Amino acid sequence: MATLKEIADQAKVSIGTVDRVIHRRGRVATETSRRIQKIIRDLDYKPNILARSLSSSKSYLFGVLLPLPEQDGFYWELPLTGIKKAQEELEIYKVKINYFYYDKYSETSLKKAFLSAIQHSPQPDGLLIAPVLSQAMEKLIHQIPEKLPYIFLDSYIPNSKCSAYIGEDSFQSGLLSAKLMNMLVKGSGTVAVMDVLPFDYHIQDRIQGFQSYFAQNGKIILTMCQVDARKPQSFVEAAKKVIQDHQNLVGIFIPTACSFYIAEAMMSHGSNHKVFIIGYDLVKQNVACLQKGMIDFLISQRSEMQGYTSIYKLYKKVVLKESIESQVLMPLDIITQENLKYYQN
Amino acid sequence: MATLKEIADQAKVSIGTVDRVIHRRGRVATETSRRIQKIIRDLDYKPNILARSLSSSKSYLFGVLLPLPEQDGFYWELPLTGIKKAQEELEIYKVKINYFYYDKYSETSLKKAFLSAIQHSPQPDGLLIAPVLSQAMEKLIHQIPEKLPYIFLDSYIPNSKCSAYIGEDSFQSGLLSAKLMNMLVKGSGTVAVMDVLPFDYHIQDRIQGFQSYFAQNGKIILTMCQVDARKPQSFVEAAKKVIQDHQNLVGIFIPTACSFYIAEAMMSHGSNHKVFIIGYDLVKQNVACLQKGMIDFLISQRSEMQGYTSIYKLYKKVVLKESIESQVLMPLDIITQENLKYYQN
DNA sequence: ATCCAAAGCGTTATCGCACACGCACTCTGC
DNA sequence: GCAGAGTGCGTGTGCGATAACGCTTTGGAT
Repeated sequence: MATLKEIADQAKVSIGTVDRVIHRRGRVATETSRRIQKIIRDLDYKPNILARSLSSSKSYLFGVLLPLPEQDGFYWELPLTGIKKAQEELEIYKVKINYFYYDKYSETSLKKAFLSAIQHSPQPDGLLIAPVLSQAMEKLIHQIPEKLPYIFLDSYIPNSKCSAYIGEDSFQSGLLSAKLMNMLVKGSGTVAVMDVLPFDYHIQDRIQGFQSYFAQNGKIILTMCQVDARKPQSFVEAAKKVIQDHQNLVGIFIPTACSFYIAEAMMSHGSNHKVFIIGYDLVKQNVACLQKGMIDFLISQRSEMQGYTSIYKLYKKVVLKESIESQVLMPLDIITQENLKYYQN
Repeated sequence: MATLKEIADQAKVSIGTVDRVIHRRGRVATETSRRIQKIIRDLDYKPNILARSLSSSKSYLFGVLLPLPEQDGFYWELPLTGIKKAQEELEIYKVKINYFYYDKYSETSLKKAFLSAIQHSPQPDGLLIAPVLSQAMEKLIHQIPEKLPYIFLDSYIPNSKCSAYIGEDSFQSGLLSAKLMNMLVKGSGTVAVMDVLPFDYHIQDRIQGFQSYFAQNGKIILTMCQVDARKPQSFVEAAKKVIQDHQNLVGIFIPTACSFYIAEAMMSHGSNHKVFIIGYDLVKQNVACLQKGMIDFLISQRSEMQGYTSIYKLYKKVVLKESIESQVLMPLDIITQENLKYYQN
């Protein structure tokens, strides 16, 4: 590992000069600069991060814009846990994080949180955004200063200038769910698909993935139901209705973390034969339902790791100034009673 | 974050004295020592790792004892990848790694590698061992010096003084496979279980897990076959035989990374109806079979992450001198065509 | 001829920690 | 009473990088 001093010695200049070349702080003759740059390349110099952050007085600030943690059945606690873990680890590198939460059912709330985030003083050096209210977010996104990098978590806005998207491939996760459902119900019968309102691109992609699997394969009949994530009662009613309307109901697919509402409704108003349920995300209530056999499969998108990874990517881009992949797709974990415990915490 | 200097100031001593207290290097009056220790606790002092490893000239050496990477269908390349990734990240902390590979079918080879590892000069500060040849390893393990911590990877030796085991819950993974198999074959027919030789506790646990599931549930008939991991031909013969002997063969369970041998044999000498195959681990050939639909499920034990985690745990114990959990069980990932790509690399 | 700004470069304090060294003082044994 | 060992403590240097600061040397304006 070459050090600044070695480079300086070899180029017969002082450390200060080498440092100025590296940081493009000017005040170095073009010729000298070129000579030093060559040596840097030749020796494959990599700055020592330890020494750098020990020495540097610079600290970094990231803004995190998330829905209220308790929304979506406390789903947002999961990425938040990952974010906080990364924050702890990066504390010694002088990375700080400000949190801004919004009500995902209120455009006003989003707007307010968004503005607080970008107008915060001191200015943040990077943003992490979960653009759940995608349409509302779309209108705001251009207000982000040119030089302020931002990363999308969980879902994203097409055609934005984000530095990266960390999340799942929603369509594919729907497809995966469909395959599992097909296995569970042994290839025939009616399967209900819960279209969870309010509208969300993310959810729609999952549903489309699910549908597209059955478009090719088979004898399964799909029926769509609408439920409202804000009204637990709507899940109960939907469950009741779909059982009444379809005697040969064999499965239900719920493409959000609200799966447990349906599972619980099925317990109390359930049909007399087994109806398989596939849901999403390892929120507490879903986990409980899975353990009791009320849910058969949960698809998990490594929510914690999404948060953790996002912060690390920001760190990599902003602090280390390295380039990052424009997209990181998390594995789609298939969770059952048998492997659940290894995914918790 | 308190620093040495702050503690020194508050205790009205010099940094050197505080340092001697922290490192128990003596030459400090009991009274002074107590006073300083109290302040350390009060201020919740945590040494700055950056400064520490920048300053310290001490370097650390870990020994890694693994089967030859190409064995078990190149399985051992997977944890090795994770180990090397951790190695890169820890290089700045002056962590070095020596590798010792052994032929998992030769006790002599293991012995030789083992001795090279523990007698290496300079002495290693920690060992990472994959004790695949468990019985042979059991005889050697007591030769590890009292003060040399070691961690088991992949499998372990019961009643040893290892600092930790990083791997999977083998029994549970068998159970999980059985559940999936049961789903695939729709609850009836004959399922073949490949007992892969030579003997290995790990594999036996998976088989027992698999069997125990069907002991309670159902109409599935299990039949055992023996194959020899060293002889690909034995897989072909076993496949042929099991098809002949069982007209209603519906599934095959192979509890090792050699799954692809069976899958390939089934392609060429296969039955005329679908036989579902569940195998283990994301080695190249298995991945290829999964993609082609020749294998239906692969169970993956996060092999890369096992390697990565192991080295980090050693680092945590040896370098940071923190305590570590005695057991880290990796998630049992269920891999299908639909989610495969998110698990690769 | 004088002055001054800017260019080009070197020097140095600092970050927090580790550790060798050295000074002053106490205790022990002969 | 004095050498030598041991105790209790402070000082100083180095790890590698950062960045403020200051010192020369130019060249152009006055």
